[in-house]
Amino acid sequence: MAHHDLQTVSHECGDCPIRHRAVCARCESDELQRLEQIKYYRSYQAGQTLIWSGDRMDFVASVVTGIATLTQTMEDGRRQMVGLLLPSDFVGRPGRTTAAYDVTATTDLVMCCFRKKPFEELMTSTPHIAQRLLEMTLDELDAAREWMLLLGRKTAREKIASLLAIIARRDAHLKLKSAKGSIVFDLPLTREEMADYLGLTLETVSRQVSALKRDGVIELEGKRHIIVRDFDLLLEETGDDSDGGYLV
Amino acid sequence: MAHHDLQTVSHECGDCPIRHRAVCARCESDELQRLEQIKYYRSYQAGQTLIWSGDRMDFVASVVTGIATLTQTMEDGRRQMVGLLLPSDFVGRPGRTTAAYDVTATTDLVMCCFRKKPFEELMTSTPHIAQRLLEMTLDELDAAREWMLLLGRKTAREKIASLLAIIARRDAHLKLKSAKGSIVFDLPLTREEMADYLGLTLETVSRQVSALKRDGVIELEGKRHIIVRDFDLLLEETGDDSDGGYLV
DNA sequence: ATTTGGCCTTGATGCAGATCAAACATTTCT
DNA sequence: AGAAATGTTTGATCTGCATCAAGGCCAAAT
Repeated sequence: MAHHDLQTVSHECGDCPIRHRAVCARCESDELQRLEQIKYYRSYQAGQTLIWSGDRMDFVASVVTGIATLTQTMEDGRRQMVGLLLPSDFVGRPGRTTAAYDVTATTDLVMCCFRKKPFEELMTSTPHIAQRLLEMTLDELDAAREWMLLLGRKTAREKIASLLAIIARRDAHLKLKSAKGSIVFDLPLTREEMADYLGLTLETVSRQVSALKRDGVIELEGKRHIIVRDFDLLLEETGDDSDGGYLV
Repeated sequence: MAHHDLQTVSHECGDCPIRHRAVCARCESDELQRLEQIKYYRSYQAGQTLIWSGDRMDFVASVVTGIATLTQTMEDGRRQMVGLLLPSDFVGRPGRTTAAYDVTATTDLVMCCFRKKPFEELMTSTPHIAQRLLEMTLDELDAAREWMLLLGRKTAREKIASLLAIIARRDAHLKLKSAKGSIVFDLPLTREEMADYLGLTLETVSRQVSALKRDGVIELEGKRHIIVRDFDLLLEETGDDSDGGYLV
């Protein structure tokens, strides 16, 4: 199943789809040139695990296209997903040699990689990279803390609604639509992956998705295609503050 | 109950107890001088909430002494603690105007504050501050993700054991002892605060603490004073990998 | 010295979600 | 076309933790 052939692709930073959101977002053209010299692309197939927790990590990378996950696994097999990586998200930690989590491709995936050593050197000399990385890390920390509330205090139904709302919002963002009224999107995760993200079992996920469908909050077409007629209705099910409080 | 009198203290950075761990850790003496010019101290009483979620935040700060917590609250009152702030930890987010969480002092607390505007300016001009902040934020992100595993997948007993192990370890670190063999420490949190941190009810916390005591994993003296005769025994109860895998 | 209030423990009961089990749907392989 | 693999749904039952309720401990207030 796990083919180990990695395609290598080549691109210009200029027409890179994540140019304005990734670690390189703030770079001036000279900084970008130096990054361009050390970057290389890698492709992975859906289902492939790119990095195992504990592995030596000699590169850092940005997700260009596709979706990856960060998961932690306990000795007895209990699993918790601790991050969902979308295009422009950053993988790896400058200053650390060992991976702390498994990184798995849930869809076909293209990554823009940098060998760690040169990247770290670049980071100390070009402040715009470090600046952007700090910003992105702070955002991730906020997201992780929001997820802590979900894991610790939300009901199964609220958890599902929250996940759907997040995916819907990101999808709308990618399509440059606003997350209002009627939204249609595909779930990039299996029921089991959803369960691992939400701290539930796959059976409970399945039941709660069915319940939301039965109650008219969502519609299903096949297993993965979701139709949300009224986004506000979905938001009411998340348990979050209704006053649309969006920070940023 | 909530007295609103804030004492203002004055110190030299040179003999500051968190000099080598806080955001200023990497600063050269000239950078430190500039920080010293804009800093001011504030004291808070145990139980006081320093910042309410949604408040305008016009300063950032380091915890100098004492312990504070970050908590999120849902409309119906469900609460989840999303961070425990110990001496040297940083509060606030450069580049954001509004607080995302309630910040509460659980013990008497002294903070070293910087008005946000000057601090942000200092950050762009002195790379060592931004560097250190990135490092600290990455550490916090790791901690948050470890907590996600705890919240999503651990049993009540494992949660309690994990919390005790973390507090024991930090306490040993502060006292410059190694976290091995026999350890003695005081819980800085009430049962309710522990519950808010662990995603449990206070009754379950109480029961599981009693159970660990009954099973000889810990001993209690009063409600808050904990004696761990065999730290490894406690670690076995946390559900974590036994191979003492410590990153960093 | 008694009362008050904060904090903690313990018991009885209930329920949300886990676990166990079976069958169905869809895609891929032969 | 049939078989096998993968992902999903649904049902029956179990259980860990929540909830509800009562009482204990101790320091501070009266």
